[in-house]
Amino acid sequence: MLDTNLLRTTLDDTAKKLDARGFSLEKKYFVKLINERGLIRTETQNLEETRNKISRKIGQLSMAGDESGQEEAKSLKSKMKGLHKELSEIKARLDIIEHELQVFLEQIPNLPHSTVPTGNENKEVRNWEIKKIATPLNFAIKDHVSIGEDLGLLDFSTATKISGARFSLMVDGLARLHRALGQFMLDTHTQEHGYTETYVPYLVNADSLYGTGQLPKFEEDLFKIDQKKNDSVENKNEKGSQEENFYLIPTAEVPLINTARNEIFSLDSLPVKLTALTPCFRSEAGSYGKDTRGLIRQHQFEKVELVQLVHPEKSYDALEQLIGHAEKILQKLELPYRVVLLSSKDMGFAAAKTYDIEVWLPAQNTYREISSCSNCEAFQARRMKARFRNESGKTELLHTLNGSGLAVGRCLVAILENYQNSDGSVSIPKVLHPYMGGITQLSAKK
RNA sequence: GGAGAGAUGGCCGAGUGGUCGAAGGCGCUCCCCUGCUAAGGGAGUAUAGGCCUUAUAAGCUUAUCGAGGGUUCGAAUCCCUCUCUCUCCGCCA
Repeated sequence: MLDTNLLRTTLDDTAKKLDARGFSLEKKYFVKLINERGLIRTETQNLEETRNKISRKIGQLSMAGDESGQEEAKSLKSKMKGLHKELSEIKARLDIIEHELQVFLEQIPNLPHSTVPTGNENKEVRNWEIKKIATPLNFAIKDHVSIGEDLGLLDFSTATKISGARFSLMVDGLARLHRALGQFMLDTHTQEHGYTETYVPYLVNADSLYGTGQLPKFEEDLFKIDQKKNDSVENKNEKGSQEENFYLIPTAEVPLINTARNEIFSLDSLPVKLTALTPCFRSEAGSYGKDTRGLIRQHQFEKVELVQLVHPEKSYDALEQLIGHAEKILQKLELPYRVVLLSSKDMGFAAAKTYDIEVWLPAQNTYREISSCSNCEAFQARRMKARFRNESGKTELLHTLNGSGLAVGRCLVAILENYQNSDGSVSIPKVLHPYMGGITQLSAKK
């Protein structure tokens, strides 16, 4: 959510920035709402003030207990009737307008940072291709699906039987490699990059998703669990049956960032750096036909998430560090990648600036996204009232950052394809050997 | 799932219809006193808004005592619904 003060004072400029994101701001509507709210709010508060004063007077009079006082109290009470009517009417109007303003504000995306390229041309900022250049694959390259299936370690048809499309089943060495990857990433981030390992809920409430910006705009991307309470009673008590909704997390960013919701951090507790390895669930509505083959786009996948809650002045330094932490994983795995600065049209809703890391997939002869690291500035913090006490003791909104470090499933794809051998086997990257219990190569399952 | 008890400021805890945003204590901050292994005294110490102001401070003011609704001239206090926490029983990884 954007700062209403900023919107008000720099409306044209803000609208222009939003334009770069492909979002057109209804300026007139906003001005109308904000002015109307101001007037009605002042009026409401004046009425409330009058009400409170009269009430206090009545209290004093009835405490005093003398007769003329009682008379006066009576007349004051009758006077209150009209005031009440007026107040309830104006409060109803205020509720409506505040709701309209809220709805208006919560669908506006974040403003792009000044360094973000305008338009839809992403910009490569660096690449790391040592292995790609040093050891080219001089044989018929297979994609990860063929590699996995030929080895008997990857089984989509059984996964389809169990669940449906966009699910996968891995067995034996591949399942272990998958587990090893997650452990390796977590260990690296906790031991070398200073993140605190966190175990989080995979089901979250609507407030949390609102805080990070998935709701209300992107509900169709989420898996929702409707839980009817008192279902068995079957409307015996109508008031008692109430819905409680959970959503499956689309990323650990949601629970991790929401640890800060409605909190005020002390200055010396910053930065907060959290990491978690979790499954992520995405409905992938509207992505029919895209990436239908393989592990690239699944309803369920594992991801190690990195989150930082930082002082606003340090958030862009933190972003550079964060992307470095994610890159480190690929470097250790010796997987070729490049870093791309997303353009204004390509960024996510809550982000002010985003770097994607794209890993080299030889079978597709292209780079594919494996990590996305964003600085959301105060956009999420404002939605969820995540604050800290600044140098002068005042509360101020935090800046929030998140990034994948990395998507485990896609990383597995990259290893299968980049580490494949001409005989169909797959070598295990050296850093993972300690996690593989002596296995250094994936071969056909007996 | 059954039975009961609760939810108040950073923490503990008082407050059952009026001047209560809220006693007292702890903690914390600042000041003073004292000057050795400590203690004492004073002041301050929720959040988000609005008005005023060039702006800050001050001042005035609105909302918030788990959440929402209701009763009332007036609600932390009474009523209803929900959420959460705790205790006991049952069940369970």
